[in-house]
Amino acid sequence: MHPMINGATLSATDICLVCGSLAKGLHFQVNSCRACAAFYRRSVKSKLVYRCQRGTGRCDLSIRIKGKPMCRYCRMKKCADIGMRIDADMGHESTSSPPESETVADEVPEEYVLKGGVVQVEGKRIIYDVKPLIHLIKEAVIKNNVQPIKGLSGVTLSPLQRMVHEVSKFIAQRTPKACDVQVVSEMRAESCIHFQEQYLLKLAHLVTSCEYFVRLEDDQKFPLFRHFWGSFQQIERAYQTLTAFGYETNDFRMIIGDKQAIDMDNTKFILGEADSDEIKKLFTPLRHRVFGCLMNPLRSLKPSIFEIAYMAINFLWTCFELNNIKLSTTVIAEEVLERSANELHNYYVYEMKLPNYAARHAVLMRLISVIESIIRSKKDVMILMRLFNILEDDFFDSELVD
Amino acid sequence: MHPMINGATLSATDICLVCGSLAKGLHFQVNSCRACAAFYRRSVKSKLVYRCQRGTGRCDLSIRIKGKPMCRYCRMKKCADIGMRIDADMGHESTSSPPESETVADEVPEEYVLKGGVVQVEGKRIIYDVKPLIHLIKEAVIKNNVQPIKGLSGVTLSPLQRMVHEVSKFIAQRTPKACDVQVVSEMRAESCIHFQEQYLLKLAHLVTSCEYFVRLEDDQKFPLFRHFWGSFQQIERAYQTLTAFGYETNDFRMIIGDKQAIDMDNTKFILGEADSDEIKKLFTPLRHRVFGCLMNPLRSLKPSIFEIAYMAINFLWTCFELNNIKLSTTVIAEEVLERSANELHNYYVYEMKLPNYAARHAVLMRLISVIESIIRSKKDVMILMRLFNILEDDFFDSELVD
DNA sequence: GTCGGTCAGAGTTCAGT
DNA sequence: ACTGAACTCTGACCGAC
Ligand SMILES: [Zn+2]
Ligand SMILES: [Zn+2]
Ligand SMILES: [Zn+2]
Ligand SMILES: [Zn+2]
Repeated sequence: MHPMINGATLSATDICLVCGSLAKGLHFQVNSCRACAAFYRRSVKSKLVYRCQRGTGRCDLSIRIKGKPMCRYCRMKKCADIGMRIDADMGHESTSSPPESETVADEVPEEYVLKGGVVQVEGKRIIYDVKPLIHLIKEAVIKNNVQPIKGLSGVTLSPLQRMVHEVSKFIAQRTPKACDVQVVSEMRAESCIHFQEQYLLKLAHLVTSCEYFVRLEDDQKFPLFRHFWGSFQQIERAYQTLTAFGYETNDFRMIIGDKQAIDMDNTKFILGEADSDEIKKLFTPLRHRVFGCLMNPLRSLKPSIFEIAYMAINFLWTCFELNNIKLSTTVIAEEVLERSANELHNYYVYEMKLPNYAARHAVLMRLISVIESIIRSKKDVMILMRLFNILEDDFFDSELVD
Repeated sequence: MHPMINGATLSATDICLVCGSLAKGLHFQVNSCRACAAFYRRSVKSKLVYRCQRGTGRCDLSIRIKGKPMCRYCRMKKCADIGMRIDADMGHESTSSPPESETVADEVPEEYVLKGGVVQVEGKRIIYDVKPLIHLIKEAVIKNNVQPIKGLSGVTLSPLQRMVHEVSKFIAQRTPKACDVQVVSEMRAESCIHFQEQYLLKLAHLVTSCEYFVRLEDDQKFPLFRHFWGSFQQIERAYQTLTAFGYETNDFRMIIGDKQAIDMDNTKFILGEADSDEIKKLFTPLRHRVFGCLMNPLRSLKPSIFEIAYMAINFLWTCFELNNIKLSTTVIAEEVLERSANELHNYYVYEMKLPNYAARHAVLMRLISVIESIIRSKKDVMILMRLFNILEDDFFDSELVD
C-alpha cells in the first residue's frame, strides 16, 4: 500500500503523509516527518485526547500558519488513518470516530417529479416555462415537514438547532466525494435547470422542516422562501466547493450538481445560439466578486456547519426590507434572530472555546451581506442579458426572485 | 566589557540585551529575559505602536523603579535594534525614529471656503458644479490631521479608539440643542448643498485624523472616502435626529443642518420648477425603508457613540467589493476590522457588562448592511430622477459616488 | 534508519497590579 | 489593560540499538 506520487521523480518516501512536509524515512511504519512522529509519540504516550476546534474533523493539515500549530485532533486522526501504530501488538483497530453529530438520514424524497419543466433552446433564448415549478414550490412551501428528532421526542428544538440539523442533513445528502467530482467541459442548459428544480424543491422541504417557518401564516411563506433560496444556495455551493476541492486551492472551479463541477475558465456552456463567451463576459465582474469577496474569506474562515446554519437563519429571517411582510412575521423574525444569536454566543464560548468571537461574528455577518449583494447583482446581470437579448432565463426573471 | 552585577562576573550570554536583567537563553534570536520576550511578542502580535514619554527615545531601560514599567517605546525600539525578529520575513518597520511629541494643535477649520460652488436653479435642473468641491476633497483626504490625545502621549490609539474620539468630537461639534432645532417649512437647494459641502469637508478631516487611514497610499484614500461618506452621514444624521427628538417619537422628522430639521410630511423643497411633491413621491419607498429598517431598529437599539464609531470603522474599511483597491489596502482593512471587533468585544464584556453580546452585535451588523443598501437605493433613485429629467443633482452623479 | 529522551524556545494562561 | 511568572506544546537534536 505504498502511494506513489508522479511515479518516479518525487518518491513517495519524500513527503510526510500527515502534514505533507518533507519526510525523513519511516516513523511508526509510516512515511512521516519527525515532527509528526514526535507528536504521535507524545500523544499516545500521554494518552492525550483532542477535540477539533472547528468541529468538522477535516482540517487541512497542509496549510500552516506561521505561529499556529495544526489542529491536534485532525493531526492525530490523520496519524491513525494512515496507519501509524506505536505498538505493533496493539490489536485495537479503528479507534476513534470524530466527535461530530452523526448525520441522521431521515427520509427525504429522492427526486421530485415535474410535469412541466420542458427546456427548449430556441434561437438565442432558453424557453423554459417556470410556472409549473413555481406552482409546485408554492404548494411545497406551505406543507409541514417537521420531523421529531430520534430519541428526543417531546423536546422542541430551537430554530437554530433545527436549522443545524436540517442543514447538516441537506449538505451530507448532497456532499460530493472529492474523487467523484468531475470537472465537465460542457454544461447544457437542461442539466442546469433540472439541477435547479430539484434543488429548490429540496430547499422548500428544508424550510418546511423548521417549526418557526411552518407556524407562519401561509401567505408569508413564499416571500420568505423567495428571498432565502438564492443566498442559501450561494453559501451552500461555496461550502461544498471548498470542502470538495480543499481550502488551499485557489481556482475558479465551482461544484454544480452533486457530481459535476465547472471550471469558469474552461467549461463551455451549451445554450443554443447564445454565445457562451459572451455570457461569461457579462458575468466576469460578478465572478471576481464571488471569488474575491466570498470564496477567499470563506477559505480563511473555514466555517463550521453550525455557522452555515446561522447564516441560513439570517437569510431566511432577515425579511425587514421585503414587501408585503406582516408585522406579526417581523416580530417572529426578530425573535428567531435574537435567539439564534444567543445560541451562537454559547456555541462560540462553550464549544469553540472562543470567548472573543466578535471578529469572527463580524466576518460572518459581512459574508451574509456580501452574499445578498451578490444575489442582487446576479439578478441585475440577468436583466441586462434579457435587455441585450442574449439569454432569457426565466429563473431569475420570475416570481422566484424578489 | 563584562557587565558586573553584584560583583559577580556574568557571561555575556546571561544578561538580557534589552533590560539588562538575567536572561534565559535566546528569545527571537536574541539573548533576553522572558519578560522582554513576552513584551516583544505581545507588541508585535497586536501591532502596538508606542511613543516615548520623554520624547528623547533614549530612556535607560536598566534603571527600574519597582512597580513602574519601563518606557514602552524605548523598550520596543531596543528590541528591534538588537535584532529581535518574530518572523524572519517580517521586514520593514520604519517607526524607528522617536515620534517627536509635537503638540500640533491645529484646530479643525470652522468653515471651509469654497471658491466655486455656485448653485443655480435653472428650469427643472439644479446646476451645480461639483468639480471644485471634489478637487478640495481630493486634496483634503490626503492630508495628515492626526492629533495626539492630551495626556496620553506615548500611546498610539487603536483605529477604533481613534474613531471613537473623532466621532465624539464630530458629533458634539454639530449636535443641535433640541430646543434650537426648528422644523422648517421650506428648504432651499442652496442651503442643502452648502450644508453638504461643509459636511463632506469635515468628514474628510475626520478620516485624516485616523492613523491607519493616513498611512494608506494616497491613491487609495479617495475611493475609500467615497464609499464612506454616504453611509456615515446616514447613521450620523439618524443618531442626531434620535438624540434631538428623543427615542420615543415616531415621526418623519429628520435633522438636516445643525439647527434645521425637515419633516418629510410637511416641508416643501424649493428647487426651482422641479415639483417638490414629485420628488418626494420618488423617494417615498426609500423613506419608508429608512424609517422602518433604520430608524425603528435604532430606536430600540439606542446605540452608544462607541457603537456608532464601530459602524463608522466598518463603513470606512469594508472596501473589499470596491474597484481599484490594492491588496495592501485590503490587508490593512482586514487588520483594522479585526482589531476593532476585538475591541468591541472588550467594550461589551467589560464596559457594558454584556457578555452575551452576539444578538446586539448582529443587529449592529445588520444595520450596517441596511444602511449600505439604502445608500445604493438613494443613488438609484437619483439616476431615475435624472432619467425623467426631474432633477439633476450632481452630488450623487459624480465622482463622489462609487 | 528508527526509536525515545531531552530541552530551548515558541505560544498560552492567569493572578497581580 | 498591561505585565511577567508559570505553564504547555513543538520540533530539532542526540545517543541507543
Ligand atoms: Zn509531518
Ligand atoms: Zn480539526
Ligand atoms: Zn529584559
Ligand atoms: Zn523612552
